[in-house]
Amino acid sequence: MSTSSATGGVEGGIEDRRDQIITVAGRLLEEQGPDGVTMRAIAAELDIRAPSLYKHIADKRELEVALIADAFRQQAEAFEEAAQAGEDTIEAFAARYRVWALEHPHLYRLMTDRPLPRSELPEGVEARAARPLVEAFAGSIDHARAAWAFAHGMVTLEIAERFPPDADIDAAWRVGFAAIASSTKPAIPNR
Amino acid sequence: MSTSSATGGVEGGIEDRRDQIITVAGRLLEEQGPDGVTMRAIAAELDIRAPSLYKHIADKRELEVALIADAFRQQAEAFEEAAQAGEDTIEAFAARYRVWALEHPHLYRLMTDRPLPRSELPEGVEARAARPLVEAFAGSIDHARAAWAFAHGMVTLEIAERFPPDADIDAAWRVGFAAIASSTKPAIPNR
DNA sequence: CGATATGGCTAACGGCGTTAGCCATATCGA
DNA sequence: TCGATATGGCTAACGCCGTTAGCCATATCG
Repeated sequence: MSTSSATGGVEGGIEDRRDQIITVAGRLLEEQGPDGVTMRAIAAELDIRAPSLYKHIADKRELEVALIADAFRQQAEAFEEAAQAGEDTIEAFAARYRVWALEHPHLYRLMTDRPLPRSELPEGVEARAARPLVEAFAGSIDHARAAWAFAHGMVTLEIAERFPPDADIDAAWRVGFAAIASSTKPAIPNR
Repeated sequence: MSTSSATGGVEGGIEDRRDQIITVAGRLLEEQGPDGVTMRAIAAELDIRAPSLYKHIADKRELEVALIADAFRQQAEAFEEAAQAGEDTIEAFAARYRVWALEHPHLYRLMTDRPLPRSELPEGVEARAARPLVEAFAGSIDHARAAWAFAHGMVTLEIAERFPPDADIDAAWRVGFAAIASSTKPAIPNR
């Protein structure tokens, strides 16, 4: 059952349709936001009727889980790409995090809004996306979590347009990340 | 048909209908989450039918705006209460922020999830709730925003149960806030 | 006393996710 | 080759949702 990952191709036809459905759902999410992702809209895009979707997926939630798994993969790739490009500093990580989230705001919210359906996610997917951050703060998991929370807070507030229009968001990023990053270097006693 | 039974089920003085509706909506939100706040449920609570609600409010959005305004007031009161109790440190502010958010998770999300309907909010309501933080970081608005983002990130991740079950959330709060708070204290004359 | 405003009501619309049940086609075992 | 079965479509419909239209009893007021 555990919904093998998309490219598995182990069994036949169903997997194809299922992948199409997930792909379309993802596209609708990015283009129109969560309200655009309706079973009827997905079906229309595939030239079938909504009830037929249920021959391939159990319910809408399963669709969301698949999108979340995909989002983790995308995010991880973005980070790994950065690492390969030699950008392995905490600041580079922060920049990638922000850029990815702002490029996929609906997907980002989908994957952070609610409790993670960990048992239904392909294993390792969460850890893989988190690894760069954890490594960057190798010394302290608490600092890693603080940094994550800061980045997440900045990103969600920016996505939700909660900063005043004249706010210098770049400056807040710089100041916040510098504070958290520098406080974890034990070599530097203090400032 | 209709009834002279004036005692519906809600009490609390001589509110007009509009206030009753908002009160009930707020209670449903806190007790059952956003999915529990339906026009039919609100109406049922007041022993009327859903369409009658529209004699008092324009639409559901207006209801949400009212709840958001209320949430800001509550939050501001919580902070001011802390100040009067002599807790005016940044750390005390952080603690109050966290406690209030965790006590009203649905309300917190309602007020931070989406763009603020600033033009429809009573004036000053946002500034009042933000004042303690701004004052605590009097020197730097950027630090204030960074601190807010950190607190917001911590709180939303905690509400969404996104930290692993064994995570030491208190510790993350401590290191994060200490880092941001301390980076602004040692008079860094700048910006 | 009559006009008007207020605040209920029922019926209904179009949307949602989802289920039930039907049917054509493809596949496969005997 | 034939029949059973699985697959993946379909329509109809259910019970929700927010919302509108239109009716009507009561209260208020000139």
